[in-house]
Amino acid sequence: MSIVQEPPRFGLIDGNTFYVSCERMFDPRLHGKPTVVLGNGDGCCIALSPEAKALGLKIGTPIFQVPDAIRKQVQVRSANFALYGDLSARIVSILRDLFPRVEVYSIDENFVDVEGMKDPVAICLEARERILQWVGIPCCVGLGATRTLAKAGNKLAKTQSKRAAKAGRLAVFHATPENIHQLPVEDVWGVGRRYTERLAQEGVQTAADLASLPTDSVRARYGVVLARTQQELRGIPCGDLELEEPDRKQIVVSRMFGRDVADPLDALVTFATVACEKMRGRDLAAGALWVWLDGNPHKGDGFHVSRAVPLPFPTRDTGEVLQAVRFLAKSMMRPDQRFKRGGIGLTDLVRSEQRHADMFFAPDSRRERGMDVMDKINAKYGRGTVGVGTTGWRVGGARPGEPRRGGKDAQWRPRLKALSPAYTTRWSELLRVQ
DNA sequence: TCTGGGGTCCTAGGACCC
DNA sequence: TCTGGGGTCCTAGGACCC
Repeated sequence: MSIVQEPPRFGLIDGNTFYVSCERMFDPRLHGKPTVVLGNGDGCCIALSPEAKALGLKIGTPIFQVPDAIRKQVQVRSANFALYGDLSARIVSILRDLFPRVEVYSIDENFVDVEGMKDPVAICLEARERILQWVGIPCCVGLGATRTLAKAGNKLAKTQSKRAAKAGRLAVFHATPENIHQLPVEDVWGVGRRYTERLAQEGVQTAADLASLPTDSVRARYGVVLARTQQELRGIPCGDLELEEPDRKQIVVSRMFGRDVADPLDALVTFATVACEKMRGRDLAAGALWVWLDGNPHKGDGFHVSRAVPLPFPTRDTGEVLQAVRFLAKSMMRPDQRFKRGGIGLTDLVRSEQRHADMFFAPDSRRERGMDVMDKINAKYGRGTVGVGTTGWRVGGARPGEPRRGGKDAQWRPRLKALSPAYTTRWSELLRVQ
């Protein structure tokens, strides 16, 4: 086995239980208390504080399945992605000041370039300190010669930081091919539940076990993706930082409905409107779209229907998309059926300016300018201020005290009972200091 | 009562062409 | 009549990520 020993080239800095930390940032009463953030419609737990984990709660558990005795001990919040996204952007700007290159990997994780730095650990600790002081989010740092090792280091920093906090040590870990025997293989980036099961049958338990398998057999049995992961565990880089976010290939908006509905048209139209806004925000146009609807498997009705349609010319016009969505949805609905979930996808996305008009098809420039005006108004006064002949708007559901627009057609809307205010993104909800 | 949402990449197999 | 290799494109399904 070839092992390459290198100084760290990459760092991975991520926020500890990020959504919970964001909620705590604005509501210090939550500190030290078991805290849970719930996903859409207050359904499943999507983030847990360590205290909540200690009570036995798991990511993905529906909150209603949690026994009352435990639920009473837990502070519950509805996910507030506007708030989390805003704090995330502040963290990124701190990192850009300290590192020559930053890859925004997810809302709570950033890779940084530490190649050639004299003391990468010190710089990473400085970053951690600034983020804690200026944004209020605690972070852990992993270092490694490859991105996979940096991820591994981050995991190990997390598991060690509990003990380290007591011992006064700090939440940084430099992972090398020699010290990753401490990391269970399921915690390796790129190894999910399926691979973990199959690897266990081969006696592979740790990251080091995976690294020591013959590469050819990993390649043959698991494919190129895991073979690359294995190379990276040995310190051989298979990828660099991605500094530019690549253009999306598709944009999907889907939701579980608040209850089973017979007529999901209003929901699908709303999803499509949101998808179009997102698409225009990225200067893209859709060459095709699809729509799907699911029954309720928990009621023994687990069907799935979907239909797709290409568009004659890539469009960024909400009206045109809605027309297609209505047509497809109506062709899929049956009088006796109830739907639990639905979604729409805009696909075959191209950059708006790369569309080429031909003799028969060209964008309607007047309508397209109208779309841009609409987006500007909605950005300024809130989503749904103006729209293309539809009803209710906030996809996540009404905030407490806010009227539920859309009337009886809006039964699909999930309710949010415990949404924290949009402290940083709405003037009316700014935190007040007495 | 109530069960997350949004992405990417790879592979295998079928259809089709030369 | 019988039988070929190689290329492309598309789709569905499987695996992963946060």
